[in-house]
Amino acid sequence: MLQRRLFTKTRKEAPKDEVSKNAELLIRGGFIHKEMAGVYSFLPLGLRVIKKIEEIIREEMNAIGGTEMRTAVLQNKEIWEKSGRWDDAVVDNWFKTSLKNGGEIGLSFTNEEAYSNLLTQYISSYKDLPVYPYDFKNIFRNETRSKSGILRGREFYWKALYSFSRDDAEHEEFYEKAKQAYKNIFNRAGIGEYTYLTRASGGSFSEFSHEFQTVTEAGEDTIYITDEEKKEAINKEIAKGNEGREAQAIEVGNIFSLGTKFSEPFGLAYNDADSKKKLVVMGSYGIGLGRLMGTIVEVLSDERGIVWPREVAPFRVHLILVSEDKKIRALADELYKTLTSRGIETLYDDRDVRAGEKFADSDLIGIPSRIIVGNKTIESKLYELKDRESGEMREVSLEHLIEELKS
RNA sequence: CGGGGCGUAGUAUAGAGGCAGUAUGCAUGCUUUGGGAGCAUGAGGCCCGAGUUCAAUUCUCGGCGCCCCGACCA
Repeated sequence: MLQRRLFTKTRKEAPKDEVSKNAELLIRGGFIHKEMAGVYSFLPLGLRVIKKIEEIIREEMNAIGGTEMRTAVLQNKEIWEKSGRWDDAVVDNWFKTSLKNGGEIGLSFTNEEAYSNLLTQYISSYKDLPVYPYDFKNIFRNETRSKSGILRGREFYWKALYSFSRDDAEHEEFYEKAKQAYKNIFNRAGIGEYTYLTRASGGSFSEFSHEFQTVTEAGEDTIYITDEEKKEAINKEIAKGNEGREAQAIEVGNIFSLGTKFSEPFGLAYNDADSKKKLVVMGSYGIGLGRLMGTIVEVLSDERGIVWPREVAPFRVHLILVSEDKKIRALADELYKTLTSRGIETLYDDRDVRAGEKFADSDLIGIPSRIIVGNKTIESKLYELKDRESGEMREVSLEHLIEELKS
């Protein structure tokens, strides 16, 4: 993509109303735009990152049997009354509104009710189970205090998967698979080494749950790391002895066993092989994509800007032209065509601005690799390839360049 | 929801009861061109309402908005 097609611009100054590193860098780099407290729009660069994250999650969910669909955002209050979660005294962060011709509706803040209700139409036999539907969608929570940039918003994009199993044993088996899938996701997103499987409270759902906590000073939660090797921890809220290293962390994902808490009120049951009626055993598995994106920025950026891991970077390579010479521009244009035709996602900075500005912008935006085409390129016939993370610079031939960027 | 802070140009900031300044960004011209260049010219601004006052962007009150700490976080 040509850089000017992005239409966004980088900024030197941090916005005054953002203190968190994630929002500061993402706004300066042109990834997000703040609409109001806790609500952000995703600009072309930011949306590309979200889509990369989404694709990683989709692949991992499909790998464990997940089936993607999408539940509605506007929710009928009747189904929430069934589970007892419509009342403001029970859930205080609902966004509710009313229909023109009467009747209240709510904006979805989670999906348990929607899925439990919907599946009563399709689940009737043990042969119909287990199933693992999931969706990506925007969720609304009327937070009394949104904070920390995109880490805790009022509107956010998330993935929620629900498991519907025949019994506890079948549920446990899937639960373990989901744990591993989550580990894969955070590894691929580049924050695996900082992310701990953390035992936590189950809230109103169950006694315990598991959170995936990424260690960073920006974290809201306090955890005790109980096993550095296995990447395990316990949340302070349920810790008793307080053994282990204390750390601040961001909850990037969580998984819950729900038991029959929802299948019971919705009558989500099936006829087993013995012709007896049994309740479906459920689990829920969530990840906030914006929060994950913000966490990556918090953990991996440096003093010059963002450092995106390859799998979530908006582009694979940033091609930078640093000459006004027509021959050199033609060379860069040609290289851009070659790269894109080989399927290498390239952001091409052909703007008529000085080299220093392009380099600074490139550091801020944080694309993993950079190719610089200038006078030296014509002389040496080699392309300068620079790694954003290490700063290492090498001169390589066209074949090596493509080979490397393909990997 | 309790406490604290803050609203001045696209962005970041200074300022005073009486012509609102600087930087950056933007436009134009010239000079520059491998790490956010230089000079010149130009466009662009005091959150909203009420009160006090001859005069309010400035003081007072109310509203709205934003940030931080805490509470909450299915």
